[in-house]
Amino acid sequence: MREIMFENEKSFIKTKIKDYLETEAIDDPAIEFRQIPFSGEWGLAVPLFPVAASEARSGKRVIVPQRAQELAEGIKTSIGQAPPGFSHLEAINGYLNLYFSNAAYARRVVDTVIDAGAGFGRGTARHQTVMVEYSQPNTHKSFHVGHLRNVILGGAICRILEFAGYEVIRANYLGDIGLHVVKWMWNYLKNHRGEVPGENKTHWMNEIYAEADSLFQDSENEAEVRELYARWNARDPEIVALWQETRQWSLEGFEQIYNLLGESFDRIYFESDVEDSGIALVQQLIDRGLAQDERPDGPVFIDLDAVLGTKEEYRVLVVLRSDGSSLYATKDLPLAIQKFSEYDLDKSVYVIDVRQSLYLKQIFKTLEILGFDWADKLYHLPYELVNLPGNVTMSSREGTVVLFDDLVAEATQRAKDIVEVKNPELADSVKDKIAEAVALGALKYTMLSRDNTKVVTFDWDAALDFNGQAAPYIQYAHVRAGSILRRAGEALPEAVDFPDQLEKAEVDLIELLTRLPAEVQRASEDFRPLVIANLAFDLAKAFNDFYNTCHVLNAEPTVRAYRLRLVAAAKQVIATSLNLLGIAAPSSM
RNA sequence: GUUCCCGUGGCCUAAUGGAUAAGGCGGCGGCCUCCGGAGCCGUAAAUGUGAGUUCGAAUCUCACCGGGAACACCA
Repeated sequence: MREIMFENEKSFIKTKIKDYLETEAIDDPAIEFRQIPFSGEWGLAVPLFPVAASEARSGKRVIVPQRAQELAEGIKTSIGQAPPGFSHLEAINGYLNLYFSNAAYARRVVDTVIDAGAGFGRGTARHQTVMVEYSQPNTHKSFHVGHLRNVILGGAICRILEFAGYEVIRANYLGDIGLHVVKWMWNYLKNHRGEVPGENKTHWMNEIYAEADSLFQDSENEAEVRELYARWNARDPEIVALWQETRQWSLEGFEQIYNLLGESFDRIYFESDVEDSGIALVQQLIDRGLAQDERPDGPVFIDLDAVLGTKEEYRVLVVLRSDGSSLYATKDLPLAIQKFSEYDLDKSVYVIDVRQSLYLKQIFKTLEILGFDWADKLYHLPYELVNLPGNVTMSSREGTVVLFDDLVAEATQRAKDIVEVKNPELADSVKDKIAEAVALGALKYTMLSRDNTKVVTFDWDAALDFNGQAAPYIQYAHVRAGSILRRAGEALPEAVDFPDQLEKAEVDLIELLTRLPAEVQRASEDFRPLVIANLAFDLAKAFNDFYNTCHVLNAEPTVRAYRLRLVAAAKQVIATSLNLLGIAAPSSM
């Protein structure tokens, strides 16, 4: 917003600075605007270090920091009186600081936010389409905390991209075929025939899978599973029908989870849909001499390093097993092609954990070699794993996974207990809704408030801690703001002037409101929801500070009026930033 | 062996190459005649090591140390 709102002032200042520097025989100086770090007043900072440094480089004997300060002072003197819209100037530490007139700035910010409402911070339409593929669960299996990071990250990325001005297509790619599915069906036929899932479908599906997995250790059982696999491969109608029915249960289970998380998809792809086209594509690769076929003694593979003349960089990509059955690579190649044939994409993002970086690099490179001109639009967004304390990887085989529904149930129960204490008079259904908003918000914030490249160590206590830098803290600030507005018992006052003398807490809060538009852009460019997570917390903290030091309802009428507007603006920006993270902003809790 | 990621107070996490490295948790000490205490205030405590680039480095480069990951038929 600062960029949008102060272009005139900036260009005016720039001209003034250039005029002065010309008298110092400096042409075409590098002038940039930064933020003034110390809170209390708003303004623009112009560092003179780059100018002084370029003088030094051109041979002039100057000590850069001293010279920067000298230039800052010189400019200050030459400008003289503060230009319109500014209150005063300052030359310090090699910076020229230009402070805005507080009253005008504050009013401009608050009015802008209130007028724009939920649209405040939205970027202008870019007319570019981005597909984001995320979640990618396997049917017939569990949904655990590791999957959760992917969904939450992918969902937040989509919201941020949309808000930043992109057209977003949410894609999901489900692993609905393979050994794990056959194992599941084998166990079902042998030990659970006729059973149907209960309330929690994913949980039930996983129980049968986990049992199958442990029974599979027995070689006799393994032989039976292989036998069933053969029937599947021969498309035995009975098995195909069972597959369709049981897959549907999984899909319904995932739908339950996505509904709870507030996620939905525009396009769902299945592995089973791209397997045949993938095998056909492999044949083309062989025919073109790109892939080497060693069947039946070896697999079909592409020696990328040999093709590209690189060394130990792209390695070897196996595209078909020696028995002719498909692999991930068999299917990811046609899937990418299908995506671009269905949509006119400017970018295709894969939200997949960091361990698959080389694999995706190989896939993207292979598509480039095949001559698809959109290959440079493929982008892998890697994220680190969720581990258990002691850097233990979650493994369903070793029973160390934290299941999604167990986690949500525990978090919701704890939130409910607190609501019971805080708001015993609320209706039970309302309490449940609040508990869910708080619990899911806390889990989401934990995942989003660290960089994608950092390992998350899952710890029950930390995940369920509702204090400190966590979603409930932010939601609470939102509740407090809403509470003030509600108790004001009147419509929000029309735009009013702000005083020149503002409390520090007011200044800091207003300052943070202005950051949303730029932070949305930064978060979208870098695919980093963390930026928004931090802003949301900073806003909540600033609001709480304001709340404690500046009374609204019992202030004198003119103060009350502008503060009510400030509260409304703050509430709006907090809600928007929470929404971008997929976190609910309740009105009471 | 090749490549990638991560090393910031006791623990967790921030910081477009810019001013005094910012928060949270946990310690310790305070705050409910006042808009909701899931809150607020105070307090001690940190950039793995060594070079380099730069006016300026937590940030960029290189080496080393420590942790994690990937590297032909798992997904």
